[in-house]
Amino acid sequence: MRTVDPVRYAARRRNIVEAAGGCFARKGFDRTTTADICAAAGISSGSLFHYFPNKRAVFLAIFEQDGRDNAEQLALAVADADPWAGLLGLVDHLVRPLADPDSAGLVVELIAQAGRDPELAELVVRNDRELRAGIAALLSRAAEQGRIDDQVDPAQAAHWVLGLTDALFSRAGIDRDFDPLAELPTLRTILARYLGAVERIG
Amino acid sequence: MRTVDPVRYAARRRNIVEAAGGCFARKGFDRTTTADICAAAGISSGSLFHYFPNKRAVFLAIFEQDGRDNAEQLALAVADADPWAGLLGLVDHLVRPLADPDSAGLVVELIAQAGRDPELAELVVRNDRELRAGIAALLSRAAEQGRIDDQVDPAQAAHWVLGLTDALFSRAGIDRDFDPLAELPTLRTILARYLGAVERIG
DNA sequence: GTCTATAATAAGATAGAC
DNA sequence: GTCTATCTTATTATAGAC
Repeated sequence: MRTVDPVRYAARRRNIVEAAGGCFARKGFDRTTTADICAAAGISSGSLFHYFPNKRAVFLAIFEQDGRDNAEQLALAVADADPWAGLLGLVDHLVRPLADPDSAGLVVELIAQAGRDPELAELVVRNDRELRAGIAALLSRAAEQGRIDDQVDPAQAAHWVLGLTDALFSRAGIDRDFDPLAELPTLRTILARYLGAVERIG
Repeated sequence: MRTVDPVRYAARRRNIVEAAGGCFARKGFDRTTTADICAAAGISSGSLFHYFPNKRAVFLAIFEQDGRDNAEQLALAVADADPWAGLLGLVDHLVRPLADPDSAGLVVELIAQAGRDPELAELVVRNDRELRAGIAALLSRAAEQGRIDDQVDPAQAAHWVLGLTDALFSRAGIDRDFDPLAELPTLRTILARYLGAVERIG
């Protein structure tokens, strides 16, 4: 007779992951103690280590969920009949976390940690590579349809599409007066002018 | 009779700061131990704390030097008779650290730490604000001379000039196969197209 | 001014009761 | 499955000899 309710188990886990996300965003991975996470999640140390083998696993769990979300949104964008609309929709999705003021800090922390943790780096690079492949495919289709300048290399431009979204996270992380979502129209303008998107010209 | 040679003292300090920079870039601030710094600089714990009051002061010292370099290069750029050339020269200077593979990691670490350390944040924000003010002035002059689109808001565009350089650091931090300096010409192209720089059109 | 030795503290993870 | 209590280890910073 099993007493484990998998739904309850998953909910408890998610609760821990969310509480930990806030801690990591505010204090960083290394300065967040397991005691901080326990306090935020309203559980004891013993319980935390019942759900996760160590602190790092809690951090990883945040971005595993994120990777699944991204893959889903990427598939939607690539399936869009209009590749340019698909691209803009994807960009919107990628910058959405910026609505939460903690998120810029969490992304900066992710990149910082990924620089020293090969497993985390693998997670980040895989996600990045998938996004770039999808974006490059969208750009190729847009070029075929004459919607953007066909002189632009899709693979290289995909780097810059993500680079521009990175810039929003970075600027938001540096300057608390910078409103990243208010800059989204400008991001679209830069993208359109860089890629020679047809909307601008005619 | 003073036995302290200020030149020797400054050299020893700089040696520690440089050794520490490498450690911080590779392991991050929190995972770098004072013992790591001592080993890298070839000194003992007692000596380290003779030159710096604590670990954080070593980290700060790196970026104080950096801030002075930036201010100097900014003055040069603003003094340039050709504002567009001044801007491009400044951008070149800002991305120069990317020639050293450690530097992307160090910048990411700086931004991550600045999110939790008000004094460090103040240093970063002040430097950022000065750069943006200088860049906005260059853009205004370029617009007056008809070198760029005068519909672009200089203060806002200054954010994006720095955002594009941020993007190079961020991409280099995420993907070790990404060669940031090879992307510098593309950065200039994006900038020129975004700002409607005249070179492109005629 | 540089060293060795160590004090003081904090943190991750575990044991074992309930 | 959750808790309290605690073990173990690591780290910053200082004391004091040379």
